[in-house]
Parts: sequence; structure tokens; C-alpha cells
Amino acid sequence: MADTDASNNQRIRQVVLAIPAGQVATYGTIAEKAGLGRAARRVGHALHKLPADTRIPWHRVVNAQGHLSLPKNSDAHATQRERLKLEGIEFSVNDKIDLRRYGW
DNA sequence: GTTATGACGCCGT
DNA sequence: AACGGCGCCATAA
Repeated sequence: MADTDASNNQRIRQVVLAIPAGQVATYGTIAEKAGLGRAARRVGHALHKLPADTRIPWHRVVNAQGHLSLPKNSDAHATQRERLKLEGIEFSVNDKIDLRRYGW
């Protein structure tokens, strides 16, 4: 496998797809699972570039703080939150997810 | 070509 | 707990 950007991107997608429903993974974890080391940022960008019709469950990706990274006023943020809730993930009053419970 | 920014994380203070 | 600095890497300007 060539270490091209495309293959890296594909590895990221693969890892995200492997996240079990009802659980969430952090960017850092995904980066490590994808063999990208500590390039957590790389994961964020890969997801941001995903098309709207993607089948990737990007909503299961949150940051290490346990909350959604997208801007609060953004649609994506609301969508993500809604989907996670549908999967049985609960948010605290501070819009935070308990990673110790839902973390992959 | 270089510089700045970002869906991030870790560590030190 | 909060804030700043550094690393890491892709994309935009």
C-alpha cells in the first residue's frame, strides 16, 4: 500500500466505519488506529472533506473532550447530536458525552 | 515557494 | 480547572 493521501484517507474511512453503533471514538484514537500516529488533525480534515452523501458514520467521531467539535450553530452539529441520541448516546447538561462509557 | 488556519491532542504551568 | 505552547499534517491563500 502506498502511503498516499488517498490511501490514508481511505484508511480513515475504514476505521470510522468500524466504530460500533452506540459508541463514539476520538480523533486521536482514529488516527492511531488508521496508522497515522498522532495526526488527529488529519482525521478532522478527512472527515470535513467528506461529501454530503457519504455513508461514513462521521457522527460517531468526537474530540477527546467528549463533545462535538463542529460549531454549535452549525447544522452538522445538530445532526450529529441527533444521530448520536438516536443510537442511545446521552449528552450531559453541558453537551458532553461520557467517553468512559461510550468511548470505543 | 512560504505562511496561516483548522471537525485535534498532549503536556507543562 | 483554565490557558498557552508544541506537534502533526492537509488545504487555502
